[in-house]
Amino acid sequence: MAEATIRDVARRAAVSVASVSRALNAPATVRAETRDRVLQAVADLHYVPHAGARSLSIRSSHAIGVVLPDLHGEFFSELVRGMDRAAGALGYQLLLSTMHADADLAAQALRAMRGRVDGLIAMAPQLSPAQIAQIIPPALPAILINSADGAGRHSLRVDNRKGVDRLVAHLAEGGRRTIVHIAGPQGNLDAIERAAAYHSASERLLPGSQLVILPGDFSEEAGRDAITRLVEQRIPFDAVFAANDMMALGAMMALRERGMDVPGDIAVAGFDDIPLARFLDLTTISVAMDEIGAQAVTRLVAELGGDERRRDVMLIEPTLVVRSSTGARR
Amino acid sequence: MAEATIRDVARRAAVSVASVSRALNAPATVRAETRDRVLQAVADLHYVPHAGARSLSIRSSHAIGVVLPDLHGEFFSELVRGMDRAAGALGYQLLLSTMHADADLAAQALRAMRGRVDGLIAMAPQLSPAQIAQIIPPALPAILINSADGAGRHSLRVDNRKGVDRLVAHLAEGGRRTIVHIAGPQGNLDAIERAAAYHSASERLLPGSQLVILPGDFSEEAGRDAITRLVEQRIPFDAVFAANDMMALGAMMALRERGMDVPGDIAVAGFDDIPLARFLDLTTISVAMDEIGAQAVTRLVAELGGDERRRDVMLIEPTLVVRSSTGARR
DNA sequence: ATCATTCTTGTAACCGGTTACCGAGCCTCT
DNA sequence: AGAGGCTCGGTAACCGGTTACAAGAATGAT
Repeated sequence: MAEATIRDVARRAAVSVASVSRALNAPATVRAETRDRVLQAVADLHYVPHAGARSLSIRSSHAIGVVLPDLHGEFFSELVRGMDRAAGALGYQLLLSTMHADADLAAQALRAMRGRVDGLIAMAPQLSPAQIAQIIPPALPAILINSADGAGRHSLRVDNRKGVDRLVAHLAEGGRRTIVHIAGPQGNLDAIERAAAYHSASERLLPGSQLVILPGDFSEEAGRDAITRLVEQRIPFDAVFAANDMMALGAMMALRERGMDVPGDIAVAGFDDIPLARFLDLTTISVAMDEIGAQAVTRLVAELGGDERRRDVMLIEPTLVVRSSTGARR
Repeated sequence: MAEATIRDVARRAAVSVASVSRALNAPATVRAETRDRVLQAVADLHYVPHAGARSLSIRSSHAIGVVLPDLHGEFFSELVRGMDRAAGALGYQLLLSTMHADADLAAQALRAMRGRVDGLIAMAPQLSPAQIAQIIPPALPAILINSADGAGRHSLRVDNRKGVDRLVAHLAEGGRRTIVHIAGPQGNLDAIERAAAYHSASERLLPGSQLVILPGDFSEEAGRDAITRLVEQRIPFDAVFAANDMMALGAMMALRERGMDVPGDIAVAGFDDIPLARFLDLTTISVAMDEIGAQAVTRLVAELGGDERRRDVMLIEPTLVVRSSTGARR
């Protein structure tokens, strides 16, 4: 037995399909008695409108495409949770697709969304503005998260600079003089911004101190490697700022394994405030991912609702979370 | 300028819409020259087929609805990652919706999926079989994850019993004699199964030992509270098995704060193997969530593809991960 | 009672695809 | 030359809704 359609309902209620449609979508426009007959038929047949057909007809799906990179744990779930919360409240659905590194596959995933979604939320910290502009259909309303801007799109970004400024200030106040930075993967926008912010904040707040930037890839292993390299090259330092928490934790463990005290000898700080950071007492910069997700949806829906498209970048301020890994030096 | 439709393409290529459709979906059925003309027009107009219209026509959306509870971090993301991987490989899309506790809202979310998805993957450890049967349209192919079975649905479940058996055996081998259990929320299927498995494994492997089950709700706080209660009531024990890792960690910290040594005095173990567990060296039971997600999608697609519906329950075996929190006793 | 106005409803076109069916053109065989 | 078989491509119905338009019914005004 196939699902009931609007025509089945119309037949059973002995009215036209138009009346059924009206009874359901604009109850005020039909006579009470007609409405009741329709609703009764709907109940009898367990009729549920076919969302696909409806959106074809009204040219709007009330769905939002979400394209995310291969994010890790908490990050991903918080972001999606925030989106889901906002989407649910606004009556929108989320069509999710994670974007694999390959730009072709990404384009493919996007094509599959044509005609299914009213707008797009994309996070692509590894794509250039040009690539983004090329992949996202120009006619499709979209909001970018933490992506290179340009592409004339509205976007939401973490204010990396502000976060790093606060962190460096905190380290400097704690008496640290030589902060080394473990960077994130090349080409990653956040990584680039954090490194740049480290650079300028250090110069400003610790004039004359040596700047050291070590390569990394956001993995715990990279954090350990960075420490190995620093020690082998006998580079002096009293603080480590890693571009994300996992590397900071790797660095922290490597330091302790080598007998150095954190924070006694070396202060360590990361970025992201993953749940682990709290447990391992790592000072870090916290970003409310769920807020970002919710904001993205809210803004996109506003844009869909007719708000003329705003092509500005909205910066989300992160907060500094001080824990014992940047405590008193010895 | 609106997006190009198939009729625009047909006009430009000077063929009928039927030929355009054929050229794109069954290239072998049109003459090479026609096909080339069509493809050229497609390229010229940047035509992308309207997925919504297509699925209405072929009565299949190649999309899967995913309904999940408010899961935490790693859990959620791993599950979704696995689904996404499998879905991508099979050419399906995921329509995601998290289900809030309220059953009415859940039903609402499901109605919104009618006509948008070919099948459903639902995880609802807090709903009864009856509720599930009531909410999910009987005609819709569905796979349940960690849900009470019955409802005659195909389902995937973590083999809680096997995991707990292995853990209790490990604790017994380590010389522990009195294991207390901190349970999960009432009504939660996993929590119930784990408690039951704890019960039977303890009786079998540690005959005569006292069984103690403390209430909990999967939160770190609940783990701490349980320890407080045990100490206040002067209940003797030498091992704690919590129904999930967060509670185990809470218990572990509470124990240490009270000056008890883990594992010297008390062994502590959890369930789930969240990333924190590795860092805090917690023995636990690991479940490959991504595998479950991928399996769920794969099976659902098989069912959609005509495999007659199998209404059995597939148990996923978890593995015991031994770390130092259950090391040698003193 | 008549006419204008407002309500209510049905008919049919449309959203953007797919596909059953049919006819035209071409080849081959008798 | 005519019949039969293939291949190719167009026409039009259909998927399940929405809605412009028009017509009929009901209401109010005069």
